Amino acid sequence: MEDKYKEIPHKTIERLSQYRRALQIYSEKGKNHIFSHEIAALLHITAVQVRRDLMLIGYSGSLRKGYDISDLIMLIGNIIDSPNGQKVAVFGMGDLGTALINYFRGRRDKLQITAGFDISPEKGGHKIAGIYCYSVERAAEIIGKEDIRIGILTVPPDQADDTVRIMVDSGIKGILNYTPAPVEVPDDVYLEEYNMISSIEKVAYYVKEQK
Amino acid sequence: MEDKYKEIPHKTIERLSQYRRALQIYSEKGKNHIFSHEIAALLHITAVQVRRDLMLIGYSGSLRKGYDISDLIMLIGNIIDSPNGQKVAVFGMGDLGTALINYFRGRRDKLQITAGFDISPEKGGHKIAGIYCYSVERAAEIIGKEDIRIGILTVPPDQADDTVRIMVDSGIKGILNYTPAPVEVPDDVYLEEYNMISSIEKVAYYVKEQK
DNA sequence: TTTGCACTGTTAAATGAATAACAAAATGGA
DNA sequence: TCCATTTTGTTATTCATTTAACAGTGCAAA
Ligand SMILES: NC(=O)c1ccc[n+]([C@@H]2O[C@H](COP(=O)([O-])OP(=O)(O)OC[C@H]3O[C@@H](n4cnc5c(N)ncnc54)[C@H](O)[C@@H]3O)[C@@H](O)[C@H]2O)c1
Ligand SMILES: NC(=O)c1ccc[n+]([C@@H]2O[C@H](COP(=O)([O-])OP(=O)(O)OC[C@H]3O[C@@H](n4cnc5c(N)ncnc54)[C@H](O)[C@@H]3O)[C@@H](O)[C@H]2O)c1
Repeated sequence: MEDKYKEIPHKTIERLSQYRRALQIYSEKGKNHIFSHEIAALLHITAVQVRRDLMLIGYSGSLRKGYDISDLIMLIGNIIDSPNGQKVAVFGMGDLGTALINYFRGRRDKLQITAGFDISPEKGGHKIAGIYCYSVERAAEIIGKEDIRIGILTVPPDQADDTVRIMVDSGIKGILNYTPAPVEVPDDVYLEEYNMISSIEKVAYYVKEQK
Repeated sequence: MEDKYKEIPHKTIERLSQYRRALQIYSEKGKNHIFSHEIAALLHITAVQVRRDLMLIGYSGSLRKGYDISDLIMLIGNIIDSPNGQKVAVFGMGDLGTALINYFRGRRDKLQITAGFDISPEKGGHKIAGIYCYSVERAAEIIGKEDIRIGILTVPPDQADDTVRIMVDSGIKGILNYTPAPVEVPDDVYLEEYNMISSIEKVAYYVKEQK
């Protein structure tokens, strides 16, 4: 059963998350069912791709009505969520960290930002955007106590290396790095990096080429 | 010449942008040359991948010293930048929009955020984070006048559709959508979407699977 | 009832991307 | 001088992902 899910391609995992998001928005319009080509249109991919992905997770739609939206949302949840939820910590409670916390709030129930860490004394000890902000010195303590495994890195670039070390030593097993600095992690820590400059440079490149 | 570049794979374009960023950080340490395996280590990929990418853009390194960093930065610039630069507008000057502008400032010279648009009256008419903020009604006028082709979308999700329409009608040819709402664009507009929830769900999934 | 239609689910083929393999070149030391 | 070492540039191969093809199915309309 678990082994079956191991075979799900990385790209499919990414899309499943996107399907769910799109389905949630769609279901708020009062719809109960959706066809593969409708999902495809929302995400700008092909209907075949959608059906193939859903095949991989073993979900069958109704032939005439398409897919049951709430069933599908639930099934995607079974695959990508942890049954008991996972906790997330933010390192660096500046502009971006705060924006992310606000954005995140209320969107996912199995994934919760439960702690923030910052080096600045005036941020420590009280809540920012509803999240308690601790001094980084207490990282190991809090992360251990709360069993946090996932960390978001939004410190200044020159602090990235040191902060990652603290995160890893504290028990973090997955890091989402928003810093432009390349960082190092041990093999057993999953690292995902995002850089806005690369995204916009890609847009710029294809705009340029298109002319 | 231009046709040659057409063949560069999407993934390579993405990596070129990342190479440049890493190289810039690296060169600040006083280094002039770098080996493929050093670049690879920074980005957590293989040295072969790096060499293959550089082969595609026709850059040759020195056999014993590796690649000349400033030459390589320049060559990557020749490929992904526009010679005369490109201007970028931000739609939605809220928390995220402001954070992005601050982050962007001074990082790229061929790519400049030159205008912001917002619906809120108290934001219009003055500068936010150093960028002049206009009312959205003036989008077509300003974008036409300044010849802006690239737009970043950071309005609230329920405003995404309408705002994209305004952007497209104003002449925007490439959109980076930070909104969780799926949006529609004509064929001749390049659309790149980013959603932080998907990124973190991916991290969460692989953290879960790893245990 | 039967035919046509619009879907799904699945296998097969094609495309795209990453990796492996290796020849060629430069350097330093034996 | 020549050999061992190191690294590049490139072709060949493998692997991953997407797309195509198509059979099967339920429904609606004739
Ligand atoms: N990926 C993107 O698209 C993107 C966009 C904007 C910013 N960024 C990056 O995100 C990071 C944060 O950006 P920001 O605009 O929020 O900056 P910011 O200066 O507003 O916030 C940084 C925060 O980190 C705290 N901090 C500093 N050193 C620390 C340490 N050692 N440990 C813990 N906390 C520490 C500071 O007190 C501050 O609160 C920067 O690295 C920036 O380059 C990335
Ligand atoms: N992709 C991500 O990782 C990520 C992270 C955080 C937020 N977000 C999304 O980015 C968007 C902005 O987030 P935020 O935290 O900055 O929100 P925010 O409320 O701080 O900012 C929104 C801004 O848009 C302006 N606005 C509203 N309607 C507008 C319209 N029709 N035209 C122009 N401007 C308009 C508002 O006046 C406000 O200034 C939201 O959609 C949010 O969900 C995405």
